[in-house]
Amino acid sequence: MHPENDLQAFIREGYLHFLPHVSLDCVVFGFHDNQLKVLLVKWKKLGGWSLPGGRIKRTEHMDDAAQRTLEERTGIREIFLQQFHTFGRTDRTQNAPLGDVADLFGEPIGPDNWLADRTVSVGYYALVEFSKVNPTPDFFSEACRWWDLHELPPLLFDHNQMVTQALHALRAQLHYQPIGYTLLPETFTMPELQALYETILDRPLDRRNFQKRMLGLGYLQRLDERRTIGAHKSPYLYRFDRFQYEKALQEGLGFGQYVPMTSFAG
Amino acid sequence: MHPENDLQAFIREGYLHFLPHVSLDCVVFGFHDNQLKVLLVKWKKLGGWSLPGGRIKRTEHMDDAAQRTLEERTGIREIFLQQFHTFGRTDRTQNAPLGDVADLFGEPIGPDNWLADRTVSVGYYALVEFSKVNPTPDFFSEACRWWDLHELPPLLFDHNQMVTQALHALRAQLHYQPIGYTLLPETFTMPELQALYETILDRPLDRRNFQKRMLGLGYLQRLDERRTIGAHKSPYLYRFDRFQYEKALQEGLGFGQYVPMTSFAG
DNA sequence: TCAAAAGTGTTGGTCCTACACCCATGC
DNA sequence: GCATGGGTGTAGGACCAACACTTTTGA
Repeated sequence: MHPENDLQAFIREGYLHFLPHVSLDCVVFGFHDNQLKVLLVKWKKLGGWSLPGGRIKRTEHMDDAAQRTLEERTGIREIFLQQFHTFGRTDRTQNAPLGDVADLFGEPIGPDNWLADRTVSVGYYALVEFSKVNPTPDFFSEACRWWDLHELPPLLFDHNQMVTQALHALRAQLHYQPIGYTLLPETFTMPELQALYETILDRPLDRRNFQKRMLGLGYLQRLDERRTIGAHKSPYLYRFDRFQYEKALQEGLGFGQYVPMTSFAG
Repeated sequence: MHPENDLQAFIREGYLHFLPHVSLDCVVFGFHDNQLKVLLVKWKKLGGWSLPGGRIKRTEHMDDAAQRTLEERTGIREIFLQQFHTFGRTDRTQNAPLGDVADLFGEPIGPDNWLADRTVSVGYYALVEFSKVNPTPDFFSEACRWWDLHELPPLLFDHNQMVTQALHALRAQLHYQPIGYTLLPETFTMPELQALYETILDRPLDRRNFQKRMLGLGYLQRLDERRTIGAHKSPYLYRFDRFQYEKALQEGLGFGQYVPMTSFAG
């Protein structure tokens, strides 16, 4: 995005090409080892972790800026992205006084630098297939990696709050949209899908009710294969059937209208 | 907010006190004559109607800016406000080329003016009691008045889309929160409440099921009075019981968890 | 006395919840 | 063969949807 020689220009006069006072931050969810993961970056100078974020080019749609940012951090295109809240408190960055950093990447920066100025940030959450992600730091960060959702460190800015709200938004959406599939590989077993739901909702679900519900929605396609797992019975593989899903949507069935799906309590 | 002599200063150098590139717009809903109303302002120079909106002071929380803006347009304090979406397309203002207006309020303005610059706008919707509102134009507008939701004119910028999305957000919230009461006077009858729900959801509901549902939630207090209406049986008056509502919330009952309330279809 | 609106209860269907047994597999 | 996990069906309860008659009131 900013080749080395462009970095200092970006810090010094990036506001010519990017909108100042507005940024976006992404809560990227992945699912691995039966845990929800969140992608974080570690800042070079500030030394703390934050969500991957970015700025909006002056000629670029905001949603495209979010896609671009995430493509840079993950290597994935066409990411499932949902805007969930915009954060506009005056004190949201007091956690990490960028303006007090005398020297950012060899470039002097002060409280008057456009990057240190007050910024309203638009929060997106993203659902990605864990194994497809290739975490990549940007110029401001020395590291980029997955963290377990329940073991996040204290984050810079108001990013801990962002994660919390993103999780709430994700849970709410889960009841109305078949978003779980974007977190899984193309084929998956019913127990895997259930584990994902249990992790997101953070409570156990009943196997039988869960399966009835999922199959009842009518757009899970059972394949003829089974997955061989250790010393146990092999579960069937399923695939999300996008065609049947569109069809179900049009018939007003499935999600969209009703479908509370608050509980397959177990 | 901007006394006459301050107006030109605001246009010329308002960016010193307000954040450029960010604005907020409010979809203010009222309920009157069994119709949902939306508050609009008419621009002096552009000549078209838009949502009431505003800018964020550099020292002000964004949510406070929304409250302040609406207080200026309605005279009401402590308005029920919900942020619902942030609009960031590059073409969202091409509808109304502010920068092409050679002269705005006696002050020359060009494409380089901060007000004409690209702006991301945070959308809020507000629910107010119709009769308490005193519509008040600001310096940019020559009129401020209610419009019937179903008879809105083509609006400036992307504001028609904002209204549509606000309405969707309102409908979704209606299923989970007792927001109807903020649109009604303190006391109201069951048929009035039902009319409000029918208007928001845009479909008829069954009286008996509706009443059962509303009373079942447990925080509607029936008063000993009835309202005398024309040549018909007098309906009871009700009041929203905030205390019982809080209690119901804590017990996990009522809204919050389940309560789909998608249909009392009639 | 009539028209228009409000108050009220019951029944059937659907969906959610709870729960138990058999099957497959590798050690 | 046994431990572990996967596959499946049924019965009870809660909630939603459908529906009809009586009461009140002013014209």
